[in-house]
Parts: sequence; C-alpha cells; structure tokens
Amino acid sequence: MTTPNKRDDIVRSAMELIAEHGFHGAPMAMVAERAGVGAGTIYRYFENKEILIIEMYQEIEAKMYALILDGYANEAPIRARFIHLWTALLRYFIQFPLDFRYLEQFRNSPYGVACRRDKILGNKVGEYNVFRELFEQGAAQQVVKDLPLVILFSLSFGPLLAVTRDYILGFVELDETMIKRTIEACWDAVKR
Amino acid sequence: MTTPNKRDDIVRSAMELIAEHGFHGAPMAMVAERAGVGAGTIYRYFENKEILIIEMYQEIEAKMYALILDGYANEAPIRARFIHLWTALLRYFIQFPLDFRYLEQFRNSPYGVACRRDKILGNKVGEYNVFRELFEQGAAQQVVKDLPLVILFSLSFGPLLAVTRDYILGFVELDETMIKRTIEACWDAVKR
DNA sequence: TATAAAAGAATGAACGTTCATTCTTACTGG
DNA sequence: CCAGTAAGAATGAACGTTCATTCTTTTATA
Repeated sequence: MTTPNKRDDIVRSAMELIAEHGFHGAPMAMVAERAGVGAGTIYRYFENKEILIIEMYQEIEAKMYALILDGYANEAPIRARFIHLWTALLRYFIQFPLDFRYLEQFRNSPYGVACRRDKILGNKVGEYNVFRELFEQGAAQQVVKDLPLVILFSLSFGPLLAVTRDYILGFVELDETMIKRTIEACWDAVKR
Repeated sequence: MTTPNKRDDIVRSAMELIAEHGFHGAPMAMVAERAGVGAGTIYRYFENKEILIIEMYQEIEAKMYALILDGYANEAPIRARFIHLWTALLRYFIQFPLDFRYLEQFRNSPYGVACRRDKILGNKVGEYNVFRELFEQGAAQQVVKDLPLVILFSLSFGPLLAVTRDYILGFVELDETMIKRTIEACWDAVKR
C-alpha cells in the first residue's frame, strides 16, 4: 500500500512534534503514531533519526530560499534589496510558524552548529549566497557598516529572529506597520 | 565527609556539561562523576534534575545582574546607560562563556520559555527591572523608537546575543573596537 | 556506639532501532 | 480474465541501551 504521501506524513508528523517539543520530545514511536504508520516504516524512508532531522532541515531551507528569492531584484539598491529579503523572511516565518520553530530547534542543536560552522569556516567561495553578496556590495558602496560579514549577519538576523520568536510565542502582535518598522530597525543596525 | 563545597562541585560540573552538550548531554551519572561525588549524593542537594537546572539559572542571573549594575549611573543619559548595560553584558559573556552557553540552553528549553512568559505576561509591575525602566524613560524622552517594549528588547538583545554566540563558537574575534561598534549597532536598532 | 552523609548498585521507564512476519501490489502463464 | 506467485512495503513486538531516581550498604564524625 505504497501511498505516495507516506513519506510526507512522516515528515509532517516529525515536524510538528519537534517544532513543539524539541528533538527529545519527539520519539520515533510518537512520530509514527501521529503519521499513522508503523514505527518500523519510518526506517524505510529515513536511515535513522539524525538523517530524518537533517533532510527535514534541507527541505525547509529550499522552501525558504524559493520564497524569499521570488520577486528579488538583483540590480535594485542595497537598502531596497535588504528590505525585500528580510520582509519576505519574516512573512515566511509568520505564515509557517512550524518551520520557524523547527529551524530554531535545529539551530540550537549540534547538527545546526556544525552546519553553520561549515558554511562560515568552510569558505565555500564558489557557493552562491544572496545575503553575502548583498552585504559585500553594500560594504563596497559604503552604505552598510564596515564590519566583518559574520557580524553583519548577526546584527541583522539577530533582531529579526528575536522578534519572530516573540511573535510566535504570543508575546507580541505584528500588524503591517509593525512588520515594516521592525525590518527598518534591522536595517538601522547594519546601515552606515 | 561534608566538604562545604560539594554543592558547588555539582553545580560547576553540571554547568560545564550542560553548557557544552545540552541538557540531554548531561546525564546525572556523568554530572556526579565529573563532580567527584556519588550519583545519589546529588539528590541530597537538589530534589531532582529540573530543580538543579532552575537553581543554576537563578544563580547565573543573580551573578549577571550584580556585574552589570556595578557602576551603573541611574541618572546618566539614556544612550550612555544603554551602552553601559549592553557593554557590561557582552563583557560578562566573554569572560564567562560557560554562563552564556548555559543561558542559551535554558532560553531554548521549556523552562526558559515558561520563565520568560511569566516575566512578560505576568505583568509583574511592582518588580524592578533596569532594562524596562531604561526603555520606558527612553520612549518618554523620545530618544528610542516608539515600539512595544517586547520589540525593543528583541531589537537590542537579539543582535547582542547573536554576536556573542558567534564569538563563543569561534566564528569571529572581538577586540575592543569591535565590541564598541557592535554595541553601537545594537543602539542604532532601537534609537529613534 | 549512634547518627548523619556519601556512595554506587539496583530499578524501572523510555528510547532508537531491528527483524520476523503479514499484507499489498504487480506480474505471469494459461 | 483469472488463479498463482513473486517482490517488496508495512508492521509492531522485542531488544539492548541509557537515563533519572531510589535503595542499600559503607564510611565518617560526634
């Protein structure tokens, strides 16, 4: 009975449980039960829990990039591009809070740290990265602060993620103007 | 054999393990071994693991407040007070990276979220809070952005914590000028 | 010797993973 | 069109391990 969506059921189930209760609050048995499959079935689709976790992250990342790059104008001014990307990101998180919470769990796990270490210290120079490109051009045009790339990332993503977190935890409401002003504050942190 | 520092040994051991490997990477048996005590001994000092975790958080918080309030001038201008507090906080994290990593683990745990929820929604109006006072006065004097308190917190702590995290993970170096410019960028995010 | 403290072996619950088995589907020759 | 059979997807009980906590024994102190 190979329904084509059995894998998707497992992913959705694991995602909900992990986003809400963390990796250790999502035992495979519970993932299986919620997905409506047998415990062993998961292992037909994913070699083990770690691989399930990493593949889920990669799927979210791909989905996220597709969304924020939609309508992105490569030749627009730095500030406009920044506003576009950060706004799209915040909207994405608002629309898919489960994705955000999963990413947060991932970020704070050994997998996430290792992943980030690779990206930063690995010096994948060939690899294309919208964010890096944006900041490098911004530095060249002297419209963003003259600081290391890593710090520019932290200064601009830090507040965005913190606000998103508070919104998703129900600590604050975000209407259109609040979104706009939050993104502008993120820009203020990096603009020269 | 009541050495007076047995409790401290347990706390230090638990702190190191939790900071480095998370709550689930710090089994009680390992905490005991590193502290040089028997597994059962821990339960003479702490009722259970959860209470150990929470008490450790409270100890760090107290230590942190003592440090950042040292030399804090209540009547100084908003910006100067902001710089003082954020700089002291960053220096504290740099000096005690274990404390920072423990706090991060705690923040991302159910304990930490519940704790924060209490502080924000509990409306502990009577409770004194330097940060809230600073932002409220800043808003009154129109030197900080007219945004909800929660968002001002996120905008200013978000980048600080993100940069600290990158420093502690070894992704970036922080000399005196870099510290100064990072704090100023945090200020830029909230200043009007 | 009596009492409190410390130790670490014992316990039971919970976990990720495996595997013998069952069930479903696809394919075959008549 | 229909048995009959092979292939492989799905299952869930069972396993070995790990964990927090408890219990019994040993040790130190008074």
